[in-house]
Parts: sequence; structure tokens; C-alpha cells
Amino acid sequence: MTETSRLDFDPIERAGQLWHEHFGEATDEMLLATSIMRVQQLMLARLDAALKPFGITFARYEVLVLISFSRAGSLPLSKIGERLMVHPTSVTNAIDRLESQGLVVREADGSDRRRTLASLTAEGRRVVEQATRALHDIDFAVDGLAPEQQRQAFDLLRAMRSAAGDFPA
Amino acid sequence: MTETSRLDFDPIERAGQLWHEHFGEATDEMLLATSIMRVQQLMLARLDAALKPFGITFARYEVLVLISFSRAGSLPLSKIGERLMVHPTSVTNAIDRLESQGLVVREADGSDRRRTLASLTAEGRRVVEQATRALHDIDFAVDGLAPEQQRQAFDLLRAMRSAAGDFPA
DNA sequence: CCCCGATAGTAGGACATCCAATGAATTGAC
DNA sequence: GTCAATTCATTGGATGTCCTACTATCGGGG
Repeated sequence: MTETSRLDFDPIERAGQLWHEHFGEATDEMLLATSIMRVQQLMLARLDAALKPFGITFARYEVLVLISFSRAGSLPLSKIGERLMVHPTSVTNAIDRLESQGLVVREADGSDRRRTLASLTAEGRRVVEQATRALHDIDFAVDGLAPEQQRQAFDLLRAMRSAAGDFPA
Repeated sequence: MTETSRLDFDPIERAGQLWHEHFGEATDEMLLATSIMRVQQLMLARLDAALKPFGITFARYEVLVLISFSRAGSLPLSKIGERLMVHPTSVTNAIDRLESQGLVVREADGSDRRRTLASLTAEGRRVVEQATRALHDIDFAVDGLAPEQQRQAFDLLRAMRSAAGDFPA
């Protein structure tokens, strides 16, 4: 059989057809919504696959990059969550794993003892550099679109984020 | 401080700026990748919020819809995973929850005892109808784009999926 | 007619994300 | 100055997704 893959057909098209039969219009919205989810799913899978050799996921890679960008070499966990726009508990989780992997270390913040700072270890710096190269090699999984199309896509997504209130007023 | 929200600024723009400083080009790819992830995150949050009154998530909603579309009124779990393009274990998980909620029931397939069929209960049918109305009311969280832009976005995402090998050859 | 490979569903484990609640520390208002 | 409100990080719980492994069943080839 040729059923070796779950991607043997286009379920979104198929689902779309069904939606038209049952609900008429408003189907385009549904198709766009599911497309975004699917693209994210595919892209994340490719990104994670490219990072697998380094033992990290894209979520943790983003944390490493953010810390490596910090001028002081370390960042409070709250800042990380803020910039990555994820819940504080997600940051705690990521830092827990990165720390147990020996890629980052937690330090106390002398000026504000509520805070915990995270900084890269030598190994962490090494990993983030190599991982970055690996991601560049796969064009961050967004190949398939010409540069101009990438701009276009970015602008459209930006409009969606804006409408969802993703930017400061 | 004005630090009352995690969305106080645009972390993607900020990160993009940093990327340019450190890595030069190849930054647009990064921006597009993170935008897609962010839009998906926002959209899913809005969809789940709209479905919360019904006690289901978008993932489970999709399962309900798929079953409601089936001509026979029931579907093998494998078909569900295939059409939604999720792993078989994700389907088992979703059906487990839906069944414990009394929205679907598992039945044995007489013709192939390896299979398990899932069908909607009366309550399941009621929920999927109301949930669909609720999602229509929020335009499936893809408002913010005019119909023409939605088409455009869909086409671009389709190209990305195609490049990622998401369609049959 | 039987056996090996393919298919269906599930169990267990790893990850990531969110929410609610908690404890510690800081800050602002009176 | 002191106390309440806020902020920071963490723990515990719920979801969803994937992978690996395992059992049961089906089916075609010898």
C-alpha cells in the first residue's frame, strides 16, 4: 500500500469541502485557521529536528539566543518570558531543563532578591552558535517562499497579530 | 512601572533587531518563523477561549466535527488521525476525554476487530452545533484580514506546506 | 491452511504551554 | 515608617503532541 504516511492527501482541502457542504460560507476562515496551525506544526517539527543533534528544542533554543543577546550576559527569567511571550511557568520549565543540561546556570540577583538571573555556560554558548548555524542551513524552515513572498506573509501575519491585540496600543 | 503586561512591546521586532546585529541576513526567515508561531499561539488561545463554555478545546472540537461529517455517523480512530494529521496517540487521548465527557462513544467494528469506531452522543451533536456557532461568531479568530487578504495568506501558507512535503506527490 | 508483515489502538514517557495558587521580596501610599 | 498591593519564581495540575513499544487482528504468499 502507499499508506506509509499520514500525509497521503490533503485533509484540509477535504475538510474544507465538507465544511462547504454543511456550513456554506465562513469556510474560508476555517481553512485559514487550520492552515496556520498546520504550517506551525510542520515548521516546528523541522526546527526541532534540526536542533535534535544538540539535544534542545526550538523553545529552549529561543531562550539560549535571548540570553546570549543580553548585554550583561544574563537575564531575569521574567524578562525571558516577556520577550518570548510565554507564561512564566514555561520559562521556569525551560530553564530547569537547560540547567540540568548544563547549558545555563541560575544566579541570584543581588539588587532584587525576588529575581533569578539565567546566564549561559561555556557549553551553552557553544551550543547556541552551532544550533544557529544548523537553523540557517534549513532557512529556519521557511523556504518554499521567495523573499518577496516571505515579506508578504510576514505583513499579513502582522496584521493578524495586530487585530488580535498583540501589539501595545 | 508600565510593566503590567507581557505584551507591552513587540518582542519579535526587538528580537529581529538583535538578530540583525548579530547575524546579518537570514533574519527575515527567523522573523517569519516566529510570526507564524505567534499567530498560531494567539489564534489557538482565542479559539479555545470561545469553546471554553462548552468544555472542549479546539483539538477536541475538530474531532467532533469530523465525526459529525461522517456519512455513517462514526469513524475509525485511524481515519480521524489521518484527516486531522495528528499522531494516533493524540486521537486516543482526545477520544478518551470526549468519551469521559459523554460527547462520543467507542464502538467495536464488526468487520475489522482491530478497529474502534467513535460516534457522537446526542449531547455531542448538541455541543458541536453550538460550538460551531460560537466559532463563527468570532470568525474563527482570523478576522483582522479582509477576505482578499485571507485568500492571499492561505495561498502563501499553502506554498509553505507544499515545500515542506505536506501534499501527496 | 498457516505464517510473517502490515495495520489499529493503546500504554508509558518526554515536552511544551497554560492556569491557579503559594511564598518571598519590593514598592508605594498614607 | 508601616502595611497593603504588586512582582517574581516556583509548584502542582490540565491539555495536547510526539515517539517507542506492545498487543491484537487481518491478509496475502507459500
